[in-house]
Amino acid sequence: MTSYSSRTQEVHVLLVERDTNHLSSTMQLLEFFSYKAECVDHASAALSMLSNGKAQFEIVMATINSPDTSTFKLLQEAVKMDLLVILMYDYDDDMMARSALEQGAFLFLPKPIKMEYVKYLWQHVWREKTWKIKEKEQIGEVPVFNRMSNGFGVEDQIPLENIMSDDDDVAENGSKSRKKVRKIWTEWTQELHDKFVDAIIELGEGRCYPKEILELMNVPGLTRLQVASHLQKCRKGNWRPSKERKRRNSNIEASPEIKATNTERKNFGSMPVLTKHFEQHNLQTNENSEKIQDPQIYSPTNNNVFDYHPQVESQKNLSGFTFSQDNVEAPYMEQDGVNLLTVPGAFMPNEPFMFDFNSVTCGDLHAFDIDRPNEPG
DNA sequence: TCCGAAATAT
DNA sequence: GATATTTCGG
Repeated sequence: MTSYSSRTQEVHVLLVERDTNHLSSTMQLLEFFSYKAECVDHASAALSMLSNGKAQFEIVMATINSPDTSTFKLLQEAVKMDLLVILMYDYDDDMMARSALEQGAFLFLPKPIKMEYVKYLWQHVWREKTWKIKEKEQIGEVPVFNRMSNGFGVEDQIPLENIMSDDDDVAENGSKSRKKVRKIWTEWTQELHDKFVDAIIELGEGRCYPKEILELMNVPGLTRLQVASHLQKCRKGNWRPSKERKRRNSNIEASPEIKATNTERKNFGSMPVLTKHFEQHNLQTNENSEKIQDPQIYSPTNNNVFDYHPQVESQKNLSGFTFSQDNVEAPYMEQDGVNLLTVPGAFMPNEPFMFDFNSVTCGDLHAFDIDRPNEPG
């Protein structure tokens, strides 16, 4: 008969359950296996417990209550804190399951919770802990799925090619053998790049350091080295989003100015030059274009002020920022020769591009969540 | 320790 | 040959 206490007594579980029956049975299970467990009856209570930091937890187990959406908020926060999150449900829901897992839940389990699950939970905590230590030992990189959330119910498979297998024999012969942690080829998608842009804009010229950018981006699994590398590329002005990559002409030499500034001094913390990138399709213009009058204004990020026309369908088409040596540094939009999106004080680019509001974010806030004046309706 | 440029790998 | 990773000097 094995005693579990030696393995579980350092594992702290936060249980969120308001069904008293399930609460008590689960608590009994947890205590039987010697976990340190605490319980609250609402996700919001759990959130404040996590945020006040008085108690440390490794595992969060929460029941999804249909009217209570804060369970998912709890999930997000807990995942950020690297906690193991188990969501429990009364009624199965495929979409919800996918969403939960997509957002980083470890398990999505039916109630009542089974002993077999509780029994071995400590192993997952242990694994995470030891891996973290390993990562710190070597300046190693992270075994995490570094994909971005595509939102509710969207299955974006992680391309197998992205997981580069390597000869990672765990030659544990005491010597400092070069045991490699599996590496992941991180693709800088437009979405990831957008976060990067938000971060550097927030930091500003002279303060763009990889470490700080990484923190602001808040992307699990992304490493400082990767950010540094991307920053390097963007400063040189030859990064393009994947759609644009295969095009010839996309590999442009850095301008003399950029080269000069790069060699003169180190330019620590310098901010890459922002410019637009073009969306080839949807650019055909027709002649019977009309001027749009009295543009509405709202401000999605920082100091930028955008003119927005909800009635203009083409505003739902995309671009984003990219970097190049062009002296263009602002988001802007044009339709039929009329500027719709402008940033005061910015250089005006000389070519039109389309813009997707779905891609505009303001921290965690989605552009479409921002109240806009005079929305038709 | 962190940054940035350059070399290297896929 | 483009892009991500690793190395290396400061």
